[in-house]
Order: sequence, then C-alpha cells, then structure tokens
Amino acid sequence: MSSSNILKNISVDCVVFGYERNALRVLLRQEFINYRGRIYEEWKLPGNHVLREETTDETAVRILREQSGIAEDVYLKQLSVFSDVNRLKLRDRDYKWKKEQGVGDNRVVTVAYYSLVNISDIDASHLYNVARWHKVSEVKELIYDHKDILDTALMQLREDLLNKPILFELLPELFTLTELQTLYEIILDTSFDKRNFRRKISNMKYLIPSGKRQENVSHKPAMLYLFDRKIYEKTKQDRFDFSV
Amino acid sequence: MSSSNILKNISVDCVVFGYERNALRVLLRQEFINYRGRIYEEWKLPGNHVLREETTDETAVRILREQSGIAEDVYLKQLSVFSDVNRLKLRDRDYKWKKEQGVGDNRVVTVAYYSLVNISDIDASHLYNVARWHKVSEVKELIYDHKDILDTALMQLREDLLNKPILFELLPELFTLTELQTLYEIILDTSFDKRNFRRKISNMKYLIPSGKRQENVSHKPAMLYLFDRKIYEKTKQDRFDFSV
DNA sequence: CCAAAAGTGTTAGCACTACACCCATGG
DNA sequence: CCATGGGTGTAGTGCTAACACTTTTGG
Repeated sequence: MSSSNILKNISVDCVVFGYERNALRVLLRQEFINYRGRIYEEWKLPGNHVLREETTDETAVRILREQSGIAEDVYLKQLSVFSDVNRLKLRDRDYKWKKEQGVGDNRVVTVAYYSLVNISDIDASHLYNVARWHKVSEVKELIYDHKDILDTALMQLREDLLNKPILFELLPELFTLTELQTLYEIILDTSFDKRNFRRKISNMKYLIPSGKRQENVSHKPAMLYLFDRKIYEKTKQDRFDFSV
Repeated sequence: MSSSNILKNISVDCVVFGYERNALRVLLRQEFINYRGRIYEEWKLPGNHVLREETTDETAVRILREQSGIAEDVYLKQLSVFSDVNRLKLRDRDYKWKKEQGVGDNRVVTVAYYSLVNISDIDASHLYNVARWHKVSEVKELIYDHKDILDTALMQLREDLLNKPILFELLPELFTLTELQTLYEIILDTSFDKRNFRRKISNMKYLIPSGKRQENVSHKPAMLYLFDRKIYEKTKQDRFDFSV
C-alpha cells in the first residue's frame, strides 16, 4: 500500500454484529504482538485507513469485503468519530505495534461503523487472517480503544432496534416469531410476553407469513415469516411523539 | 497557524442553531471570494481544521469560542462525517478559494456537529468576522457541501427533539409554555392542540413553574417555567417501545 | 403418550385526540 | 370595555400489560 495513497490520520473501524446459537456476536480479528520478548494475542475490530480517493462509507464497505468476505449488501451505519489524542497509546504494546505497521503517523482519528449481517450468509473460508465471531457479552479487552467502540455500537444498536426494523438483518430470510422475539430479548436483555409481542408484530404490515413452516422439529412446526422491505418503505411514517 | 500543528485532512464544521423572533436560525459566516475578476459573497458554517493535540469535540468547542463568542457550556452533539471526495470541489470558485487558504491539501474529511444556543446569551460584539443569524428556512446556498450539512443537522434536530428535552437550550432560562409550544411547532412545521400540549408537559416532572410571571404584557401574564436538568437526569428512563 | 414449542383472547388501565369557554391584564 | 393571549376538563378511542390453556409434531 503506497503511503501517498492513504490518509494517514483517518481510519475506519467496523463493528460487525451477527447472531448465532442464541447469542449476539461480533467479528474480531486476531493479531500477535511481540512486546518485550513476549507474544501477546490481541483482538481488534476490522479496520483500515481511508484511501485518498474514497469516502469513509466506501472504506467501510472495502473493509467488510477484504477482511470479512462479506460481499453482498449489508446493513451499515456510521456510528461516531473516535478522536481521543491518545487512543492508540492506551497500552504501550499496542502503540509500539502500531508504529511497526509503518503507516507513519501516530495521530489517527477513526470513523466507526456498525454492521448487521446474517452469519450463515457468510462463507467462513473467506475470513481474512484469523477472524472469529465472539459473544459480545464475553468480550473483555480489545486493542486500542476498540472496546469503547464496541460498547458504543451496542448502545446504538439497542436504541436503533426500538425505532427501526433492523433486527431482520441478523436473521436468515425466513425466521419464526419466536426466533425474532428471542433476538430482541437477548439484545435488550429483557423478556416480553409472547402474546403481546405477537400482537405488536401483527401490526407490522411488512412482516409477512411466508406460508412455509419449520421442518423436522419435534414439536408443532412454526410458521416462517419474512421481512418485506418494500412494504416497510411504503408504510413507514415519522413518529410525532415527544415523550421524554 | 503552523501547518505541522494541524491535521490537514480533517476539519470540524458546526451548525449552530438559535431561536429568535419566531424563527429557527443558524449562525453563518461571510466570506468574499475573488473569482475570475468578480467578488462573490459566500456564506459558510463556522469550521476549522483539527489540531494535532485536540479531539474533534475540543475542535468544535474552540470553533464556537473563536468564531461565535460562545464561551459558556452549550449543547453540542456530533452529527456525522462528511467525506465525499469532491466535497470541496462542487463549485470551482469554492475550490480555488480553499487552495488559497494554504492549508495544503484538497482532501478534507469533516466532522459535523450541531449546537443549540440561546441567542440572547451571546454577546453579538464577539462575533468573529462577519457572522450573522440566518433564518434556516431562507438559507438557499452555502459554500462547499455546507447546505447538505445544514439539512442533515435539521433532520437530526427534528428527530432528537422528539426523544430528548433539548429545546430548552434554545430558550432563555425562564420561558412560557406558549413559547415552548411555538418553538416545537416551528421546528417540526406542525401545530399542536394547546390543552393536549400542556397535559403532556405536565407529565414532565423536570419542567417546573418558577412562580414568576410575565410582566408588562397587555394580557393575562403567563407563568414562567424552567427546565431542571437534575430532575431530568434522575427521572429519565429508557423507552422500551419498538414501534416502527 | 410424552416432551416441546406453537399459537391464541380478554380485561383493565393509561395515553392520545378532539373540542370551547372563561380569566386576567394593559391600554 | 375591549383586545390579547392565558389557562382549563371531558368523553371516546386505541395501545399496553397481565394473564393460562390447547394444539401439533417427533420420538
């Protein structure tokens, strides 16, 4: 990568959320940092510098493609800028490693994005370097300020899912109402009454029973639903409700 | 300004909203651009490059202080990054002028903030260069992509004021309920029923009658209210309501 | 027939909407 | 006494929350 091609002071980091085996997960990349004679195993968010001829949105798409094998259109939203002067220097070994990467500046402002993907859509063999899905609830420490970024993304996701039908992005095309409810409950860390949840769902005209049912389950097979984006775009309306 | 001190590729622009004489206003700075033998009068948002040793939040505060004489704590919120590759080149005369400013790079990613201030709190004599309050509804064209930034800020403001008690930031410390209602109506471009509005208000525990009343008005003097931030912080609660 | 999850209705309280008149003040 | 904006109540409607049992399938 020719350094005149990249903006040395600006990067993009992506918080890629997925949902698998009853847990919200985040895609992290592994790096090994050699510091004072010891090898540290570190995890970081997929990220990269912004190229001179690219918007930050394009950088985010490129990161997803190059580092996660995510080729299709996915939900991607700009979160926030992280610009703390010492964000790369919070731990000495991170900073030393950063300097070894050779991009040549130690002041990097990063634009964070978050993304929602359906894990089963992703060809795991395309995952760049060592990248793995981690349970969000079990992520303790990340390189630089990436744990802050992850925490911010999670807060934003919780807020967004109350106002926009985005959780479908985490599910396969066809899903059951119980799967959807469980997903809401896991991310919001709460629980809902099944009947009330379904009544609310049935007011959402863009959530459509597909006619197909689960197969090979040892209980009454559930109806599979799908999210119709076109109907949503047509019927959504701004909420006029200043409640706080 | 020594150019080694500043980040050439990163700036901050501030959309400063105020409210005066029944209109939402925005603070704009005037520049005269000499282009092909003609002087163009241009308006822009207050903005500047980020210094090497400062966060973008700090840049925004500095811009408000230096360019608007806004010294006190004001409401300030990060909006979004604008990173279009050609955002400075939308009009040739803007781009030529930018190059004359001598910061030395033509690829600038800007972090936009929006701010809410009480115009009467601001000492107008401190306004830097020529800066004036413009009716938001009458702003037609701005330099670079600043009109886009303003439009985005207005949309964000409309969304935020439905969910957070931020409009008080635009009013004097003591205000009447009619003033508050008019402010909502102007920004949202709608109208509310007076009794219903007041019922809603009376559910907001942090909105307190001060005991004082208007003076020297030729009608029944209205009660003056104040916004109690401490009570708001204590009593606010997350809304669990996925309605869309 | 057992285990497991699917699916379904009613009631009570609360919030939102629509709507019209009297009150207090300055001039 | 007039003009101006301040201030108040009620009834109907729809959303929300709480709550338990029957159904369908695989094993």
